Amino acid sequence: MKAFARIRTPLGTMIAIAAGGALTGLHFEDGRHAPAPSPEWREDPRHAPLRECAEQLADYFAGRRQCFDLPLAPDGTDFQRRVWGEIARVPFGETISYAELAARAGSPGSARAAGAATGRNPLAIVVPCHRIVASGGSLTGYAGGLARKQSLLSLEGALEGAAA
Amino acid sequence: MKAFARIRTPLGTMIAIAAGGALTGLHFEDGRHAPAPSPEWREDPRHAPLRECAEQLADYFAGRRQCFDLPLAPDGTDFQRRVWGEIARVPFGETISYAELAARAGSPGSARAAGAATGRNPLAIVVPCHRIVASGGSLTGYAGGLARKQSLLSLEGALEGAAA
DNA sequence: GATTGCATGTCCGAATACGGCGAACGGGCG
DNA sequence: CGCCCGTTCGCCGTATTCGGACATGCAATC
Repeated sequence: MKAFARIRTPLGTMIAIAAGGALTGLHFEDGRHAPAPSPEWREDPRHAPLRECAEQLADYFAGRRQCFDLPLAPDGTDFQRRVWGEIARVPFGETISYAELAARAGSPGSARAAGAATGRNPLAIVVPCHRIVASGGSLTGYAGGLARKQSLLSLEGALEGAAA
Repeated sequence: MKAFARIRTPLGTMIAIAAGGALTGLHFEDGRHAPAPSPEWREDPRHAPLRECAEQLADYFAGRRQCFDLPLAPDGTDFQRRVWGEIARVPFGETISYAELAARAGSPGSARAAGAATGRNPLAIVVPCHRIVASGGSLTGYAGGLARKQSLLSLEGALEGAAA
């Protein structure tokens, strides 16, 4: 049984999903791979992980928080979990390339695959996939739209010389 | 979590599988689509549905029982469930053709598909797929082998003029 | 420099193969 | 003629396979 909640942010409404006491999804409502709300889910903004998530998101957008502390349980293949795990270790305000990401995940040369995995990240913002950029520095793509990626990086002060 | 049990019958050993208080599988050990026993299953002959199943099977083979009364929970597509549901309504000692079966399941003309679905019946004997025969009366096929199909029909006295 | 080709993991749609069928044909055979 | 049988062909849901397309980047060509 899953619980979900709508969370309003300066970049638009997000859908947070939880199961078994942990966060399993966080998507922009109009995002690329956002799952269609299932009738089997119950909306419950008071559910612990969902409430926590909303609070920390608010702090993040207000500039009061640079990393998240939540029970997470994303669902994916081995490769995907390795990639997402590495994304989570990229600090606030920094960026790395898809190639570097692939290498850190133990699959050097699989830059493209790492890109695909990044695109499937089910935990937007919390797992900061917006900190992954092309080798040249361009932003390339984002499930929630490039504009949001740029906004997030701007908020983190990570847009020094790079441009879209 | 699933439980299973080995059940000895006059036609060979069968594997019964239960989950959530209902029977989900009953296969001849050496049958066509018999699932390989998983290490995640626990063997427990005393599990209620499994014990019930064993008892009723014994009665059936002893000629003391003509229909089964068990909680069932087979897993399949819509079409398959419709087909299996209709098979279950064919009385002891009677037979129908695959074409007739398809018609009863609401898909006249889908005889062949009905045959395929019949072959996937996960609940041998309890869902009496052995009572389905070719239009001409020949036995055609059986996941547990034609010999067993013939034995079962013979036990039920359903082999009047028909031969293999 | 601009272009092309390749490596890489996963998902998704389309195409294909495969059954526990059945009816229509076409030959053999009495 | 009829009957029986093997062959062929259409039927229909599933399982499996296959081919692209992706949130890339490096090397080898022109």
